[in-house]
Amino acid sequence: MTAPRRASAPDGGRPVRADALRNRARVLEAAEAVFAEHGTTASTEQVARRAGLGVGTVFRHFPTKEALLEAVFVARLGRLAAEADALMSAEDPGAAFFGFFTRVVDHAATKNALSAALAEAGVDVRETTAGTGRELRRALGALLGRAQEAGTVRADVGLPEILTLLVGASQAAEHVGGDAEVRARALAVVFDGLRATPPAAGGH
Amino acid sequence: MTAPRRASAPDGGRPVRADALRNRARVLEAAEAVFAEHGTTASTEQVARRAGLGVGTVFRHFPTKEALLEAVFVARLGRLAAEADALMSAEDPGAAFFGFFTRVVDHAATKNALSAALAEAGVDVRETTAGTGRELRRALGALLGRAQEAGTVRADVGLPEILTLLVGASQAAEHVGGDAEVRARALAVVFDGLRATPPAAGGH
Amino acid sequence: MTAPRRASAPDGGRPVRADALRNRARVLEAAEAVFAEHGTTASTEQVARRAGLGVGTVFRHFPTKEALLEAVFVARLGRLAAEADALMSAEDPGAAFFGFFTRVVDHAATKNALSAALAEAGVDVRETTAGTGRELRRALGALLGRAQEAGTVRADVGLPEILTLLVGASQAAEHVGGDAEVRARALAVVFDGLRATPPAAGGH
Amino acid sequence: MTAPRRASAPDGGRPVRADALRNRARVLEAAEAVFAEHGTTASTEQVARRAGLGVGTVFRHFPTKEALLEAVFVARLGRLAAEADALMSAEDPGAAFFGFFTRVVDHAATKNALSAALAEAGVDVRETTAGTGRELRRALGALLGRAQEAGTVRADVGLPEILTLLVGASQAAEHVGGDAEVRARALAVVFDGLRATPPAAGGH
DNA sequence: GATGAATGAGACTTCATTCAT
DNA sequence: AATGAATGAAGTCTCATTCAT
Repeated sequence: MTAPRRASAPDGGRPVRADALRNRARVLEAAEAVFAEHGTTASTEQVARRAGLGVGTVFRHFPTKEALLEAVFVARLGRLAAEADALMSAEDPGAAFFGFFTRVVDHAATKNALSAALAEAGVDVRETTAGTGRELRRALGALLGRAQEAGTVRADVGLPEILTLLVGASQAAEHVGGDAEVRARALAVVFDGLRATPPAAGGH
Repeated sequence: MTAPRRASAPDGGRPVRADALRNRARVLEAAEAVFAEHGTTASTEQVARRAGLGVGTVFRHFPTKEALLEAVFVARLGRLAAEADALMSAEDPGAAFFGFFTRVVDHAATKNALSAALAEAGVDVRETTAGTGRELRRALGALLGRAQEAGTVRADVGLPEILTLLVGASQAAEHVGGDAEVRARALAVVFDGLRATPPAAGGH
Repeated sequence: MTAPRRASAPDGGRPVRADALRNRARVLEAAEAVFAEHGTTASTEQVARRAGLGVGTVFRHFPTKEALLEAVFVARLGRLAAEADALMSAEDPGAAFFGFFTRVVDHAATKNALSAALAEAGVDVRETTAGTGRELRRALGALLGRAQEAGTVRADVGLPEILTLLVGASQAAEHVGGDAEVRARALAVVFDGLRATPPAAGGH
Repeated sequence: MTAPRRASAPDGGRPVRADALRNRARVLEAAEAVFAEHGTTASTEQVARRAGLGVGTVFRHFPTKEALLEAVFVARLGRLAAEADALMSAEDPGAAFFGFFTRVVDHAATKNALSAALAEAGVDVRETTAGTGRELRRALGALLGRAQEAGTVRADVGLPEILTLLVGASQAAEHVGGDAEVRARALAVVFDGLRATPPAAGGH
């Protein structure tokens, strides 16, 4: 998604130099890595160094540090939305939903500032982020809907609650880090809370 | 708690000037407020201004910005531990446990950076924080134990999971902010997951 | 004037592409406009954009920003010299002289940085500017000479003083801007000072 | 005039450290010198170096480069106003007026960016400069008035024209620089234009 | 002990200039 | 020839920390 911005109309001509595109991607990748490792206060120079480029190049592609951060967020959100979309064709809706949830959280555990991105998705601070955030919410909503229809997830929770839980779980994973098993068990608790209680098995 | 460090034992001779103590407290208070409002990147000057003191004074009491942040965290953790302790004498152990959990999260929604403090408590990054972190874990553990004994909280979760959930819930509250009702419902999901399922009532 | 530098003599073989010439002119025009609007600190990119060309092209024609500025100055000076030349054939020498003076000043009030160009002309800082500066001085000198011969301008002022007055008037116009009437009255004072006092008409 | 800003009310207490005041003055002085020599685009670092202080100090006293420039302007304007005031008690009003004019221009010739300051005074761009600009205009107006009453300066010119002429003359002096004699003669022309023509000596 | 001025490293950003396409 | 992406020096400004008063 988010077609890499083309300097001029796709028809007009000049199809945006290939190396420029490559560098933009390199910057984004480096930024993700650096911000993940050192937090979002890491300097733009650090990002440039990691990308093997000059600072000027970074600023050419992202005119502001904020813009760079935003781009990192948007990229992540986009990837998540894509993953969610992919899972829509899975057999078991419940497994798909919980699997997505788990993947996100596990990912967050690798300290990737993912949670920050997610948090933004929930709040939609920036105009630019808005689109991708909406995208993710739509995809996640679909996943949730299917899992609820299938009777795996309780029907009385909405997308907002799910997003909140996802953000919380991700941030906990990112900040507490440490023990994968603890993380798994904590997540299991949340999942138990989300599961639809069987119709009380109507007694005989 | 958090015994105000005394510059020198009362025997030494220097009786620790009262105003110095008062200033230390003022700085701490100001720091909490400022960091809550503007994040931990707020400048030390800002803290000093809020405290009505000079920067020099702030640095006399906390030789480093990091030290100041740590002190803020420690203070928070101490207060939480105290609250937990107070709840130990409550009638209903389950209500006490869930009540504490709720209070913490609600607080986090308001007072920025609480979650960071909590996260540190879970991980025990700093030597200094360790003590107070332990304190909080002990108190929370006791609360949990009572609630489990009373059959309100499922027996198969341990303190680490609870801490993880608490951190996650707090950070979600802090970052998603916004809607209090959504927050409440998300928390309810977590609580449902934590509750001990009644012994299946009934099978014949 | 300002013979568009030809990359190589027409004999050499390379016939100097017409579009290159056109581009050079476009750059110059854009530079004048941009520097007039935003001062000489405007970026070369801005000039390129205004010219509808790439920065590279700008630098191909003017290897340095300084060279570009110089070219702009030279162009202005050249135009002024041409105007002065044209006025040589005017009927009334005095009106021609004062008219030229007025035109220059009025122009300066609008078109920023003219005064800078004039100042340079007076001082002949750059080698390159020298030629055109000389040109202007010659033309202005001729105008002055005629006006003095005609008895309109006092005989005891030389070209240097006139240039100084012209520069001053232009810069004042450019920097004080504002009120056209004030400008006119101030200029009138200068003109009064320049006028030859009638031979005291007098008594014998 | 312009009492050196006191950090707190003059009564309150702490009378503003003496060295701070000294440093502020040093910065101002250095700024004047540096901007005069290298133009207003000279870097703040250069100013700091000249003042023998750290950049931080410069920025502490003048939070912005613009503020620094403004302060330099204001200082100059203030000095000029003071000079004009001093000349009010001179015997010969005409000599006082023309003397002031000459002094200003001669001063400007030492490339001091004075003309820029003057130009601002005429236009009153900034709020802060406004006060001092007004001051200067008042003082100059008084000088002019006296010279007109004394019959030395023609009655039909107003303060605005005088200011314009002063700015122009200063800028010409600053930019054309060079020959002091030329400058003097050019100024003489302006003065001739300003002088009241004797009542035409009605002689019959 | 308290104060706040001084310091200078470092952050973000711009821009003249070079160079691969 | 033209283009515009890349470069990095340099500029403005902030801020943790030190130190004279």
